[in-house]
Amino acid sequence: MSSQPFRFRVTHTSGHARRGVMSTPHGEVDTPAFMPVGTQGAVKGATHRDLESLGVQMLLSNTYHLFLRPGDDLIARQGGLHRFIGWKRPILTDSGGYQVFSLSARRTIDELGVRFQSHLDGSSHLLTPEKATDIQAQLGSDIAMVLDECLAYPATIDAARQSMERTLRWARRARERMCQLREHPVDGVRVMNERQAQFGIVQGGVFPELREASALGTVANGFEGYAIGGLSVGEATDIMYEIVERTSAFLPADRPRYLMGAGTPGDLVEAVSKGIDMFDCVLPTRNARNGQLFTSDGRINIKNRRYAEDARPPDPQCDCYTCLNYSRAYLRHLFLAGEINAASLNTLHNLHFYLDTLRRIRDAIAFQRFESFRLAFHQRSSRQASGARGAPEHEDS
RNA sequence: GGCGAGGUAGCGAAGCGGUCAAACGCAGCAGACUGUAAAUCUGUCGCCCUAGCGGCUUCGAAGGUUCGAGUCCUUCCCUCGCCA
Repeated sequence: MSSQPFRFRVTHTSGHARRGVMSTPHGEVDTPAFMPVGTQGAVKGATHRDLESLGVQMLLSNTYHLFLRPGDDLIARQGGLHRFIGWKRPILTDSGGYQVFSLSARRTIDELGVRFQSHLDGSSHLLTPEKATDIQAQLGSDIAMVLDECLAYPATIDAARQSMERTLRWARRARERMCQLREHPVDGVRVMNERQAQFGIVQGGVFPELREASALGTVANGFEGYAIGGLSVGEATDIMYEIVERTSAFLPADRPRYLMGAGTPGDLVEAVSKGIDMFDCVLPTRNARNGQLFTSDGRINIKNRRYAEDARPPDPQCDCYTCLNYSRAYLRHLFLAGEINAASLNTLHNLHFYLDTLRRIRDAIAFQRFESFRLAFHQRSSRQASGARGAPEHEDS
């Protein structure tokens, strides 16, 4: 570990879109970047070797899940998360804030923090802003997220305000804890990455005025980067885009902006146009395991009968390992037969598609052509939506 | 040849007189999935349509009993066990 400090610098802009480089203790990340989700220290269906060959520069992992199993103490004893899982490049850890949303039936929340009833064995665990910070210190990720409350949609403006304000108070506590950890040893906490950065998270539901207040309040803590949370939780796409735009505007230009949990390829393009630098999303990996492939001609469901004798690769324009070697017919067969290779080959392809989309985005920004890239991308999407996607067996273009 | 068990939708399997076109599982067909309790979940799954507590034809075959039969009776056909 070179113990390089965290740094971010924008190298190109094209409209509001930015291209840049984020330096972390475990290496550099070109932005806009996409981080595959490896909740439990593994990206489902892909080995680290796969990820490296795809050009993945940063992984996302999860505080709540690793805390419950195998435990952050164990991981610290194993030398930290990077060494434990055998991944040498940067890692960002989410705080457990998303589990406040996804496991809402199993938790209670108050000013102190979130009490979870473990989904593994039912045991009770209190996750506070300080605790989430400590756990991530022991994991030694390159970027730690503050504990926030990912609010469910829809929510009233009053509920959204209360939730947002609490998240703001939690952010201050998490920041104070982080400063404490950086300055001197704290009892029982092993800091596995001296240069760990910490990102704040903006909340506020779908209300622009709350988002603004949240952004300003979060920025006041002086985090190394800022995330927009609480989106793509069920709201309409255009609302999400509007909130991203109106939140991004209040985040400092010299810090990375991270849109948490998004999204579809189209969401990424749109968010980049509003100044977003980082993404993570389970769609490419989860949908791969469920038989849905992202291609330059739209999404295809590989289990559909229409692909039974389709000898073409999933995406004729793709040069990933899967597309270079296998047909839709074979991948369909593997999926229906329940072969585990179906999951990994599909995952490989989807991740390649995402990574490649981000590469093209970065190139377009570097060449000052992002806006035309974006228009072409959406034109293609609307063409798919109007039907081209329905009859792939006849399109030979 | 004797005794016994059984034949139900593509397959397996419930049902034992009345909302049974028939539970359930699998297979099939389609859909969803956005900081992962997800290799998960949902719908559909005899035929027809104006898609409805709609019409039609079903539960090995043929007769019969009954207001009413997948369910009871008779005969036949066929499977599978055990004994000759």
